[in-house]
Amino acid sequence: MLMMILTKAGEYALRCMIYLAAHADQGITTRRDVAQAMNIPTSFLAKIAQRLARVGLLQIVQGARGGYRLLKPAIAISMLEVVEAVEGEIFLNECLLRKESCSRVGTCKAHIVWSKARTNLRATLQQATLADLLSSEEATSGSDTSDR
Amino acid sequence: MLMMILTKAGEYALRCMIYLAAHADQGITTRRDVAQAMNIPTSFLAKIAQRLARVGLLQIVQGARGGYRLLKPAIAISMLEVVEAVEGEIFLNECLLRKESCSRVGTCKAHIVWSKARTNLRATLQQATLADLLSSEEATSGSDTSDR
DNA sequence: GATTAATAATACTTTTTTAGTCTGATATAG
DNA sequence: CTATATCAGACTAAAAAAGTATTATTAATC
Repeated sequence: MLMMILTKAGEYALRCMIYLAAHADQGITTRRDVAQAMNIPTSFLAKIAQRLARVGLLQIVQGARGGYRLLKPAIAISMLEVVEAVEGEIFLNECLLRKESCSRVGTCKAHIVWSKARTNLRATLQQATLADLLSSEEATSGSDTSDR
Repeated sequence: MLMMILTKAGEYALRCMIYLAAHADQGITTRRDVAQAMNIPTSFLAKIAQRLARVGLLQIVQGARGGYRLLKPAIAISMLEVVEAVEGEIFLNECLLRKESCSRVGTCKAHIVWSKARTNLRATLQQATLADLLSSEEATSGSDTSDR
């Protein structure tokens, strides 16, 4: 049994956004490029990119010469946005998500602890922007075929 | 897609421990009592209790008049202990669990953010003891058949 | 405007995890 | 020695995650 909060989809979403941020100057980046460089299954990336596009994190350009492009500067995009775009809003337990599921909301102090933990976690992820991640990622992102 | 870190098993483990803590003075509590009061499937509780026993959080008494009993005072048991006994150690993403799984440990700043988030989360859960939870749970735990 | 190169959208499949059940064994009080 | 408990592990079912495939659409270019 292994507790894990970030699924592959979330991990791939982050990798994709990091790559796009690192190559933002080059205009449109093809899905294939992103997938190859960041080691993401291409068709899976398609699905993930659609979610990212739906919340306005990136623009999808169709047709020949199409691909992906960020819609905001890297400094204006938080890890939280990226992760939640793909995974849905983060909850640590069910009580907080569906209050009806637990008859003890109000009386039970565990709720308070979970709520606090959740708030902290989301705040930490919100504070980290793509630009922050990039500062040490650049070396990797430039000539990054040796990555796999 | 729903991000959730606490599984049913973890939720049940917490409920069980809270109930035992609230009834610690009564000596041994049967599995059936815990299950009924806290709305946990009895056979599932058996498995969960075994995990809790394995890490020394509770004592299982076999035979007629058997049941469960806490091994430590409620103030000495943290939510983190209980949850991790059942779910395994909390990790937020795979990179931190299996370093080999990610070629970018070291270069990638995302690791630092996840690591920090994880530390904070575990600290929050560690600080909360069963005794803390109990202070507002007592009202419920006393005559708690109306709970379901 | 036909061809080619790209993604869209959705349905499908496979794998893994979670949740729960069942069964034969074991232990103990009375 | 019988009734009442849990043990330990095998088993099953359901849900979620991960990935694939297929048909449709879009746009650049020749």
